[in-house]
Parts: sequence; C-alpha cells; structure tokens
Amino acid sequence: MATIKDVARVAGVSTATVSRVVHNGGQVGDACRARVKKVIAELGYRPNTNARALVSKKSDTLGVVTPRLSMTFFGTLAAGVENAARENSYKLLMSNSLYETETELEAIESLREHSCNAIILHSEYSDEKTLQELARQVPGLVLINRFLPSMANRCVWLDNVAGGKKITEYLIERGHKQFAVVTSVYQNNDPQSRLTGVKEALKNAGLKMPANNIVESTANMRGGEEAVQELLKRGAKFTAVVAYNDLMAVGAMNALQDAGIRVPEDVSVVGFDDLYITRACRPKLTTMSYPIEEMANYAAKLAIDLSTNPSNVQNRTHLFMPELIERNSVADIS
Amino acid sequence: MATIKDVARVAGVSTATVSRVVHNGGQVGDACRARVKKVIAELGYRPNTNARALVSKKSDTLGVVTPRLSMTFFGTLAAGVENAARENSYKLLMSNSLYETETELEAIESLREHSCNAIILHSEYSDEKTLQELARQVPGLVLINRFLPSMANRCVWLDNVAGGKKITEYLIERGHKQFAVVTSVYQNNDPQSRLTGVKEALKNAGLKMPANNIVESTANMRGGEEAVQELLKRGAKFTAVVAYNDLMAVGAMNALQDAGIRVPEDVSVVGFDDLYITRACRPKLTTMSYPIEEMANYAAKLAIDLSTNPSNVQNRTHLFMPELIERNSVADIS
DNA sequence: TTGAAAGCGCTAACAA
DNA sequence: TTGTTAGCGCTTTCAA
Repeated sequence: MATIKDVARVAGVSTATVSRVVHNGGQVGDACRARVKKVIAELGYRPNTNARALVSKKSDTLGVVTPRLSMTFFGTLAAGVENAARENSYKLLMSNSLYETETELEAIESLREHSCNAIILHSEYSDEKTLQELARQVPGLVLINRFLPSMANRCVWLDNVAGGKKITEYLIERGHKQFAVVTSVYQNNDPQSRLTGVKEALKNAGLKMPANNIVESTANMRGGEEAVQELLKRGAKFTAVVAYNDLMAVGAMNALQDAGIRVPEDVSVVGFDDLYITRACRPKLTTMSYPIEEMANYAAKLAIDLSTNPSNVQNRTHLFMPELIERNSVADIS
Repeated sequence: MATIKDVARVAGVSTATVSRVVHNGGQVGDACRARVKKVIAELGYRPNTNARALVSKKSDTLGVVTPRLSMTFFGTLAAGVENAARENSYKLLMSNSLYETETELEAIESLREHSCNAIILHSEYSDEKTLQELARQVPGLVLINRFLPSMANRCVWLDNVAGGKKITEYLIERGHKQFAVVTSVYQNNDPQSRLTGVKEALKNAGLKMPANNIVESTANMRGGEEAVQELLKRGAKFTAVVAYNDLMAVGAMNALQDAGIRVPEDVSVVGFDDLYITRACRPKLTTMSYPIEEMANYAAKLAIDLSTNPSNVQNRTHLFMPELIERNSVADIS
C-alpha cells in the first residue's frame, strides 16, 4: 500500500502538503493540489487509519456495545448506528456485553484503546456511579434505552410508561374491562415502566385488575405461553392480555389458541416492540412501535457530535415516543 | 491514559522491557517482571491499539462485511463471528454492503486501512476476478455463503442442493406426489441450488412437476403470499409447497389459510433457514436448518488462522450441511 | 503557499 | 536479561 511518503515523492512535494490536500485544507496552491490529487489517484493511496488515530487521538470510529447482536432488536439497533456511521464516514466497532457488567466494562475499555471516542452503550446492569464516571472521561458516550437522571442529556430512551398507557387506553376504548398482564423479570426497568403505564390507564378509567391477573415470566415466546397457561390455571377472567413484548404476546396467543380460545374473538392480545414477527403470526399482532433503528441513528449522531464538540451537550434529554400499530389481534367488545 | 513510557519510568526500566512483559515474552527477569506488572496495574495502563497496529501492521481486528445487519440472518452471522473474535481477543469491525458492489469494495478497502487482515465477506455481487485479486492481497479473507471454485479453500458455505433434495425426499416419504415450488429472484445462487435439489429428488422418485407449479417472487413474506395467490389463480394442483426460505413459507401459509385451505391438512408447507419465526407461525414450520452462527464462527476462526499463518491454507473447501427440522406444517397423506 | 522536523505510542533488531 | 535506537505513517507547529 502506498504511503504518504510515496505520494510526496512522486508528486515532488512534502508530506505536509499531501496531508493538507487529503484534508482539503485551504492552504495549497491550485496547481500543486491538482498534481497531488492526480498522484493519489494513480497510486491508489489511502491514509493509514492507525497512524492517523495515533497522532490525532481520534479514530473516526463509532463503538457500539449491546448485550447480544444475534437478537433482532440489537441487530436493528446496530443497523441504525451503522447508517449514521456511514453518513459521517465513521467505521463501526461492535462488542457484545452478554448481559454482564464485566464484559460490558471490558468492551468499553477496549473501545477506548482504539481511540474510539464516540460510543453507544446499551447497558442494563452497570451501576449509575460507574457510568457517570465513564461519561465524564468519554464525552462522546451516549446511553441508549436507559434513563439515568444524573446524566439525562446523554440518554436516548423510550417512554415506556406512555407506551403501556396508550395501548391500554386503546383496549379500553374498544370496550375491554377485564385485563391480564403478562410481564417479565427482565433485567432493566422496562417491564416495570410499561406495567406502570397500564395501571395508570386502568385507574383513569376506573377499572380494577386483580393481582391474580398479573403473571411474570421470561421475556420470550416460551415465557408468554407459560404465563397464559398459568393465568388459565388460576381461572383468571379477562378479555384482553397486555404482554410485555411481542415475543411474549405471540407465545400468549399460541397458548390461548391451544386452549381453544380464539384470538381476538374471545380474547384480545397486544404486544410491544413491533418486531417483524408481528406480521408473521396469526392474527397479526397489534402492538406499540419501538423505533429503535431511528433512535440508534439519533444516538449515533449525538455521540459523534459530542465527541467532536463536547460543549454541545445541551441541558435536555432525548426521549422517543412509541406509537400504536393496529393490526388484527384486538376485537371490539361492546 | 498512561503510556508505555509512564510505566517504564515508574518501574525504572526501559519501554522495551515493558513491552516484553505485556507480551509475555519470556526474556524478562522474575523480579523485574513482577515490578512492571505491579506498575501496570497501578497506573491502569493499557497499550494503545493504534500505535501497536501501526508498527506491527496488524490490528487484532476482525472485519465483517454483510449486506444488512438489521436482518436477523446477518445479525446471527455477526454474532457467530463476534464469538470467535472475543475468544481470540479480537475486536469486530462491521460494515453493511447494502447489496452493492461498490459499497462492498469500499468497505473492504476501509477495513484494510485499519490493518484489519482477517475479513469475513458475505458477498453476493462482486465478480470472481475481483474477489480472487482481493484474496491474493488479503490472506485472511474468507468468503461466507458463496462458493467460488477458483478459491474453494477460502469459502465457507452451505450445501443448498443437498438441502433442497433432503426436504423434498422427506415430503415424498410422507406420500406427497404433487409439488409446487415458491422460489425467488434473489441475487445469489441459493434459490437455483435449492431448486436443483428439489428437482433431483423428484426425478429420483419418478415424479413430475409441471413448470406451471413453479412461481418466482421476492424472498420475503409478501413474496410468499403473492406466489401462492398466483399458484391458486393458475389452478395449479399440489399437496405440498416447497418455499425458498422461511419468510416465503410463512407468507405462503398465510395466503393458503386466507384462501380457506388448511395447513397442513390440505396442503403441507416447508421452508429453509430455521429462523426464529418458524416457531412463531401457526402451524410451526418444518424447515431445513441453516447453521449460520456456527458457520460464521468457523469462518472467523479460519480467517484469523489464515491471517496469522497464510501457509495454513489447505487444499479443501469448508462445506456445511443443512438438517431437517421437523415441526407441524407437514401432513402424511397415504 | 510550502517544507522541515518533531513526535504520537509502540515494537523489534541490535548491542551490551 | 535488559537497554538503546530506529522507525511505523501520519499531523502539525514553526519557519521560510
């Protein structure tokens, strides 16, 4: 691979001039610039990223840490980041944290060794103190899907409470009065927040939900199935089930149907996230959107901005709203 | 961040010694080694990756180029690579090629600028010549999901012909005689290969399939639906439909059911890939596994090995076999 | 407008 | 066993 020296030699200029041309620095004569550009093209010269990062202490690289890339949700997140990265000619450095604080911290350290100073972190575990300290050291660190009041302006997150509330109100409008909730023991606050939203909506409408009608399980299809089986075993009465996410909702629908209960004729089911799967199941699932790709894109731009220009931190947080996606898993009962 | 010089100064040794300790090079006295290690820990020293890459011309970074990270399939691929990367203390550099040759080539160039000499490439478009030349220049380049005879030993791929054949034989064993195929106009050879397998199995069993019973469409759910609608419009007769992939199969099932045709009682449906979705749809889909995570893991190890030790290229290719996954979308008709 | 030169943090040949 | 030294390819200040 041609180096800057090769270009300088062939073009008969100094390496400093080549560097200026590469960076579109204004201070180069037209003739000279043209000549250098020509040589660059001829030699197929491309600057060595590592050398550049070494001296400039930044690498035009965006680091992303998520729990597990193989999960659709995080793949989509990564895609959103990738998009923003490409638009800004940044590269993408990825790590899985595997839901472990230690791996997560290690990943971030390793990112820093790469002079990667724009970082998107989907952290579930690490405590607030650690994160605050990290944020202080890395101005381009942005948290996604988590809200920490002490660093609100570095958080890009979704209003889960509003989401839970909205979809419950939708169900109430359609005449539902007896609810069941299939929630999860997930590591972060999301299940709790969504449940809070559900309860708020119920309360506002003067509706009661027996504690018996809330079941906790793992946040996947199997968990949704088991939760409904438990509900049925308990003899709970309900015409609508609000699931923590789409995966659990699909599991719930399957368990319902297996028990000879029709969806949505007998019982309506709603999810949350709007994964691809919502269009594959039958009936198609009514759910709340989680614009994670858009959010990730936004977070990436924010991270790049902050890493370039730390003083741009504004005194505000970055909150996204989920939206209702109507499909066929909810029936009117009037 | 502490540098190697800081460590050397505090420990009262030269930077060369520190470097040796960091690399576990044997040639250091025990006392000296212990002292240096202590200082490293105290200072929280971590070697700068860029400086290291600059001088050693390698970066302990694994590059991955796939069409689009947000698609489950590629997310899973990336996860397999990530796993191998972590095990070898490699970092992961990701790029989307967006199904475009130019972006793909650009991504690879950019990877090389990073001194990233182990590369996993899922390429659909780039022509053989280009790829061959690339492979010559980058000993650690491995192709995944594509077979190029001229560089067979650098290809990690799946036997799609065998897959198509196997699942068709399974259907034949269950008494099916009238087949329909929902295939795709996908950019690579996979649809063609799978179709070849289907035809082989049919031929071996002395079965005929009218040309009318093969419909081509896009490789997603919508495509599967449309294909079945077309089949129905043509008045094609069949008891089994073999879809190019799971997405099309789910679409096919939906279209069938919408038309009042029961799956699998009236018509059996099979897919390919074994995506998560196969467990969400009703009935659960019988399909062929595509062990992409395992393959990606293997490919990553191969790439790392070859980049470290180019002479390890063996005169063989790396072929994986799909396996039948029995679920509930196929009925016996006897 | 252009060039000379120092140095980013590290590795590795060579010397001691 | 340990240190000295010369770069790796690039940016950037300072001087011309």
